[in-house]
Amino acid sequence: MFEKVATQVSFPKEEEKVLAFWDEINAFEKSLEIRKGCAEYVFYDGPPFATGLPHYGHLLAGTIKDVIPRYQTMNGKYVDRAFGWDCHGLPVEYELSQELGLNNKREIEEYGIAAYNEACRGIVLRYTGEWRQFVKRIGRWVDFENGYRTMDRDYMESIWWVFKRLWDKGLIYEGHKILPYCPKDATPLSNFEANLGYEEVQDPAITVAFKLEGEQEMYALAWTTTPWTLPSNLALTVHEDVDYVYVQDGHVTYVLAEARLDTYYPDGRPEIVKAVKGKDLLGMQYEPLFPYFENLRDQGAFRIITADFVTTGDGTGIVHTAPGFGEDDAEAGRAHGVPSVCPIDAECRFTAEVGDYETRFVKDCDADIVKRLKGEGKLVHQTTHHHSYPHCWRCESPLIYRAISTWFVDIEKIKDKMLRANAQIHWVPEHLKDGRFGNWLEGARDWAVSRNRYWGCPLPLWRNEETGETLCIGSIGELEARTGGKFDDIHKHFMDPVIIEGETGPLTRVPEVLDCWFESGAMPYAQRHYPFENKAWLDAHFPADFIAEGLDQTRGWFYTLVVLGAALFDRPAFKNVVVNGMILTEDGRKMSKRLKNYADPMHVMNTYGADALRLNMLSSPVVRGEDLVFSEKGVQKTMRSVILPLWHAYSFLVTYARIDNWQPASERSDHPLDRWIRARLNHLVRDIRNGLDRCYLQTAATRFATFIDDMTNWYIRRSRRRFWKSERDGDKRAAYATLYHVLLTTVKALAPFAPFVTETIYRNLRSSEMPLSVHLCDYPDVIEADLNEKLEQQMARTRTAVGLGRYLRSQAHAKTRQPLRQAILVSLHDDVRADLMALRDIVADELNVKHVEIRADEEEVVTLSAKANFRVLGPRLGKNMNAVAGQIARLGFEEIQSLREGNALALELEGAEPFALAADDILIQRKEKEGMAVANEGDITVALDLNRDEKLVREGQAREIVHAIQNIRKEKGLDVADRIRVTYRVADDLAPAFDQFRDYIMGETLCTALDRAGEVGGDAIDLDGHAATFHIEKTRAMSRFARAKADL
RNA sequence: GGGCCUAUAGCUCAGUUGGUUAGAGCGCGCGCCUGAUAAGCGCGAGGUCAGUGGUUCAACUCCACUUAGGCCCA
Repeated sequence: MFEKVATQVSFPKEEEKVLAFWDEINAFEKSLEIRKGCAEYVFYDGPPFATGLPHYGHLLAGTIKDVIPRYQTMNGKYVDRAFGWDCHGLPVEYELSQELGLNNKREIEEYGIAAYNEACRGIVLRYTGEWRQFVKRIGRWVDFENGYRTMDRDYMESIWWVFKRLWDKGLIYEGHKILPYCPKDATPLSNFEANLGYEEVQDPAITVAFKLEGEQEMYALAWTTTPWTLPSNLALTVHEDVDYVYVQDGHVTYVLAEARLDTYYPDGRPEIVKAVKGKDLLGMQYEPLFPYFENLRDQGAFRIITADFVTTGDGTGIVHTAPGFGEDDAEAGRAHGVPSVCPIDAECRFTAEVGDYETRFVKDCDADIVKRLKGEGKLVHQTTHHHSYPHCWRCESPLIYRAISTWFVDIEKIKDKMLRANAQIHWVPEHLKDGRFGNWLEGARDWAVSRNRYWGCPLPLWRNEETGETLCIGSIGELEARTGGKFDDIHKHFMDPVIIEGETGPLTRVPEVLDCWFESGAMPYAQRHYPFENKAWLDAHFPADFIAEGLDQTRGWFYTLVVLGAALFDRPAFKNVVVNGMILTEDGRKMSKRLKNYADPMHVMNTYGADALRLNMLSSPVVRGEDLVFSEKGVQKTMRSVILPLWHAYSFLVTYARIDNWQPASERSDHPLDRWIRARLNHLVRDIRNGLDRCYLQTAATRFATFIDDMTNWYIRRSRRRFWKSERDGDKRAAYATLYHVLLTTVKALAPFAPFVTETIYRNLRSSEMPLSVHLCDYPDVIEADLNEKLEQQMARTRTAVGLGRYLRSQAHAKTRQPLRQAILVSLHDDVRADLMALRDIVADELNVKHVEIRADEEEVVTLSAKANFRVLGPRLGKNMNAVAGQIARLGFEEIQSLREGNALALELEGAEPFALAADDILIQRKEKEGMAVANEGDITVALDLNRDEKLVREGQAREIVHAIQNIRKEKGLDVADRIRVTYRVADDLAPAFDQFRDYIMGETLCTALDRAGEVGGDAIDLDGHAATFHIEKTRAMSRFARAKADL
């Protein structure tokens, strides 16, 4: 306890020591141990991919995931924190494919799925070491040993169980999804992959005339950039509310959106025969452009349908719709009962269904199709369209959007449950609940959960392709029972060869694997192998009390947790969620690993410390979903404005405690400063607790800066002399006890936010009976008896008065060192005067005045004027408000006084009854009277008596002398307890100051001999216009303890 | 193209149910203070509250539209 605190501190170095200490005592494990059996606070950790290195986003989320559990632990809860790894999915496959030089699915299958999957397994965890290092360095406590991995057999078995539950509830179905597809690689790509390869291209853009049924020479015009999809056209789509017109063009009539007329008829509008809304066109039939699917007319094809995606930005406002080749097309088609065709093979060549072009690659048919339409007179316009179009990120072929067989979770059936679940979730920031997330839920479509990939959890479906018999397996045990086999691993390469004997014959596995979001969404159950183990465990651990991830998880993890929670248990999967925003670079751009446009997080932590980085992020709006423009300077600022001042306060206490050999003792103190800082402290604790209980981190973190400022720059500064006093009186003990208590409580309250520096300080302050680590302590409770808003207000008013006095001194160029006779504090309000009276000694000392007078007669120093109290008068006066405000502004002193004494004042109003004005209807404003040394702020006015007599002047000089000697001491590097001998040379005019204040000077500077001499070496110093030369030498070295003894 | 968020001093951010001098910190300039401090205190300069329109006696605040940025989706 109270080991010497080095004057120079390196926070990163201290943090390394703390990390070693935590390892040494197993601090994290201990923090869990001491809460064993307590109520649990349930936390779920969202699993990251370990195929990349962690960046600021991870550090930010990790910090949030650390603060709340640390707080709840100190608050007496047991908070299990298991880390998770997302092991499956495309990111892993890409990385591996690149390393192995495998360019498409064919090459992967040639390489061998077993070898491929095992290689994926081999690289999944390659960066876990780096991850652990980062997580550790930022100070996050989390259990890596008992973490979960989505590729583990137990985890995957739980996923099967989840899938089977959905299957049994009838929530799984097979359907088609329009996906980007690479014709060369013969593989569907994810939307993410499609986004990798957008390029500018030129495509033919043609406008085609569709002949309307039962009309003479009347055509609907539709526009497309993919002529090869026209043989698959099954509908035309318009927007309900868009205006469409029939125009006469020669002998034919065309239908198109009115907004597109100018584009199609730039030289003048044709005659408009008829104008209608889109909804009036609904249901009209047209003749198929090609004969291939004419038979589908009976099934609802070749009609005009409506959908919201239709715009008039380009084309004709009537959209050619081929439900097999476009997401919007498929959706609109489904909604209106239009069938779907996809007459192309795996390499995107037309099948026999489109006989004229059979076996030809679809894109190569564009020209022929255009030519044919032209020949048939169905082509009315042809141009080239420049646009950005996705290409395969490997082979650069233009992608083709086409229907792919896919397994879905039927969201429509459980949407009500999902919305009910969301209603029970507390979102930070709040707006996400009904905004982004709520809207997403409302409009959620069925969830495509299968992927045509390899490294993932296989769909547990076996099927007889002939009969359609399909079996869903819900556990490994079930699979083993049905096959007689034994399965230690259920990855795709082990499952594909498994044949199950079904009722209608052998069943073979459906080849797809699950979307890795399905796996992470199943985390609440799968992390503990539920329900195969830990059946009772889930009751106590679902839903989570708290989760935290980035805004990008709205459609990711947050969503899948809610879907599965609602589907399985009709409950939300989490109660509180903190959503963090994105971290941007200093110039407001996205951080990019490739561009290296940001400082390495390790470098930042090793320069300013992890505490500074944590607090910097936590005190930003980024912890409630807004962006953070990150700068290294910001971290430095946090270090300097919070951590460093805290350190200095601590260092101050330890320095003097050592000198005085003070031992911790709890002592109630009645000293106003002590009571004040305790009031501030408990106010702080109350605010922080309120914030953390609701997961509001930002307000919580910023409160510390204000408090620490109060502590160092007012409490300690004002109390300094109480620590210096040589006597060991009660006041000194009270000051020590208070500062000790305040610091100890502060570090406990701050510990979840800045776990390192608080630990360092705590360890040097703790007595042997206290817990070993600050993180093993209880979180401070609010001591109601210490709360004192009245005293806080008194101090606030006192500080205002001091501020005004300092301002007056600076105006008059009267240094604070120069004592003045008196300060006059004026306020009309009794309670303000009482507050100032209570702490007048502080004002006297801060302003260095001999006397403080408090008066009520403010009209002597300020001019009063009145201003309308708009808040009160506005609702009553309405339109007459401005007229009354003008009259109030012109009120004179007498009228204001009369109002203040309770008399009403009748104001004449034009065209209305006179208005009776009362005291509460006005606000008093004050202005300093001209020519007086007076300053006003609100209802406090301060005047300073600047006249000085000779005694005051001498005293001021004496203080200058002390100041000069102290500076020399400091320059010479003397210890605060060293005794000195001083020889000085001055002119006669300054000599009386030395003589009259000899004891004062010697006492202040620990000077044992003070002698005037004729000659003194060294440079002369300017003392407020007087020259003086000092020679100072140390008399003898004294240890601090020796000094303490000597003082006794 | 759609949804959500953001826009306030040079920078980072506050700003209560709408109420009339829009605040703080940092930075800058001047002055002061300092025997814990890498500090601190006082003052000053610095704002068309992104723009336009509307509601209202009164709009940074409420509504509509526009612009710019971000995230997600298409």
